[in-house]
Amino acid sequence: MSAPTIRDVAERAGVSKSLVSLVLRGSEQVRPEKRQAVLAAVEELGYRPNAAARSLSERRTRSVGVLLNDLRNPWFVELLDGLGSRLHENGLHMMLADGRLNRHLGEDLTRIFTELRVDGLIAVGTLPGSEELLAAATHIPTVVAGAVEPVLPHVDVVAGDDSYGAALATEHLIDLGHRRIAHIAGQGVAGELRRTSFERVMHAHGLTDLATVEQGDHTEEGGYRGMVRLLTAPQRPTAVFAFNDIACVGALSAAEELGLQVPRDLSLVGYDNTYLARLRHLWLTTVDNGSHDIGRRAAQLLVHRMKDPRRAAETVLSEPRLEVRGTTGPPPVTGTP
Amino acid sequence: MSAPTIRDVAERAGVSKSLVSLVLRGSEQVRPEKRQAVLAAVEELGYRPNAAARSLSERRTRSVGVLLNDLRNPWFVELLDGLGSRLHENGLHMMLADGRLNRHLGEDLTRIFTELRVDGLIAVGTLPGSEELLAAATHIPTVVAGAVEPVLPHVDVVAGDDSYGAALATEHLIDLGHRRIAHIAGQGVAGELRRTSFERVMHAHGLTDLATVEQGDHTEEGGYRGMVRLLTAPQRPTAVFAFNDIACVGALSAAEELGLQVPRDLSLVGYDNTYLARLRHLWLTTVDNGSHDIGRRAAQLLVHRMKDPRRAAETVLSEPRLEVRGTTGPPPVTGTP
DNA sequence: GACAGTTTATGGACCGGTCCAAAGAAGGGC
DNA sequence: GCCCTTCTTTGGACCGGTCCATAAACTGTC
Repeated sequence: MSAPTIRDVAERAGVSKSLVSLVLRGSEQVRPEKRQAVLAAVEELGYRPNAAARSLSERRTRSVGVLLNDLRNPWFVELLDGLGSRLHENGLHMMLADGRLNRHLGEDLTRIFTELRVDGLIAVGTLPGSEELLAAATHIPTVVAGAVEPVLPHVDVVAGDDSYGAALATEHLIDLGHRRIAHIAGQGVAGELRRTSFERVMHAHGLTDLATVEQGDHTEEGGYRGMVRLLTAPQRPTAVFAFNDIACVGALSAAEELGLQVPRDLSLVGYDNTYLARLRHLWLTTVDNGSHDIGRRAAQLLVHRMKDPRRAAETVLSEPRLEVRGTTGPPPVTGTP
Repeated sequence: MSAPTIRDVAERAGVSKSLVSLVLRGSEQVRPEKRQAVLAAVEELGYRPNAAARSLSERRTRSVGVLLNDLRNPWFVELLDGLGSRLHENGLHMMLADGRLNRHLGEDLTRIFTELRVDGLIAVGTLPGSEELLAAATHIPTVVAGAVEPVLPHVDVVAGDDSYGAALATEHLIDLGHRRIAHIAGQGVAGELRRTSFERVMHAHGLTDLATVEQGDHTEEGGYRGMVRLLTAPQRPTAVFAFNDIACVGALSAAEELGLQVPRDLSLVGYDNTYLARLRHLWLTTVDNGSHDIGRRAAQLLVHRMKDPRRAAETVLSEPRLEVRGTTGPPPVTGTP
């Protein structure tokens, strides 16, 4: 009644279990007729190897744990796509664990992965409470993808080049003729990098005095509120660069609620090129940081690190690209002082 | 150098490995001082049980496989949330596999789960090519969540009540005074159910002749095109009920591009109450089918079925709720014939 | 036909846990 | 002090694979 084992297959094929094991692992050292017999027996019995037994014996699981923050963020999903395909090319499986989905359950994801004995770990985005992750990273090959935060001795990092991306966005606005430009900032290291880069570019163009920064967060609400503050201030900006697409959508709503038309009265740039930005009805100009590519590179780095765990940590920055859509245009003629 | 095993712990604590096993599984039959000794040894060595060894021996994995179509769809993620929390309460882990992320890799997810020997299977949404799933469902306790499609002898189904939800949407529009109402239909059984229900309600109000159905799909593009066709036809509807939120956003774009203002000139209703619908800038009136709840119930059914695999299959329909937001209102006065 | 060399097949130890029958220790009654 | 019962603890078989040293079966040579 219970699932057939390799011994059942062996008996059926009239060979030893070792031979079955050889065949199943694709050895060339097996006489063709025996191979056929084994494969036939496998087929007849509907045999499926037991992954637990295999990994116990092989002392590896051929799977990597992926820790992430929030599956609701489409950006992560895009990254997962690239990650998964490259891992698969290397015969590895991906086990997902969403911190946000599980955190409130008091489940410790890193611990689960430790017990599962994953062969590698990928941390996607900034993970809160990562002491456990740090501990795990000393035993398990680990790569951080999409965040620059925790830099450990043997942990590689792949991320978008936030400074460059923010510069792209800011320069796009300046090129269009905007001078009074605001930034709705995000949190964490990425938020910091983008904000700093925005300020640097503004400064380089002699626009320091016309640059404003509003603190927001990664949510629509944050973008909305930031925008309301910007637009109710005495000197309105003619363009706003938001930390990410979601915040940008919030900003867009605020602008329209206050009677401004985008991009006629106000230009907006988002970040991430999520599918939100691609919705016709939003059609945000945004910065594409190549999440798919980041995912693939992260997988590649992990594969390298699994082969040689002591290699020096590498930091790879993926080059972002500006995606111009419908929310940016020249400043209103009357708007320039 | 390699991870400590239960025998290392036993040696350190000066007891047998069996005793360690007892302590670790929380047995009451252990004298307190021995328990302390074991726990101390565990702590000192940083011992973590090996999940593979445990499941090999216990002949179960305490994990369930979750098959889904597309993580990009926020609806699924919401459902996962409910699913995960209830599974966790029952000491089960969730292993995610996204069909869309993996399908093109030629990886057979059901097969992976079979090799992993998951204790249960949850299929979320309509899965293409499910012969493998059907085969697995005969061995492994299985529940289908969020789709009514594959009804097998021992497979439970939890889904939103699409007929009821579509009726809610349609009646809402009728109550507002609309008469000429269109539906942008989706594919699959859910699409069918919503369309039929729309037609039934229209018929019940004597509006059969004023009901139009445009075939769309689950994408923004589909909604957009459907809407363009509707609005370029001789008799424009004053209200449109779209298969889901994404299609609704597409429809919204089309309407505005053609110069109609929503909801002044045209009312729109979506379906799913995804976070898209909640974006201030879209603020769609939509039908909430309680995905979180569906997830929880699916988990509950699975737990029951795992205890008693031969119980009769159950079908649970979750009751949807209308969420009125900004895209519906009374028909334009001049619009009524 | 015996021998060496090569290819192919096998038995058994091992991975790290759980489980169970049985041994050992402690407590109670007479 | 001895026997019986109950509570703790233990050794060893087992889960289902992999791996390796060794055995068996061929091949070819002289």
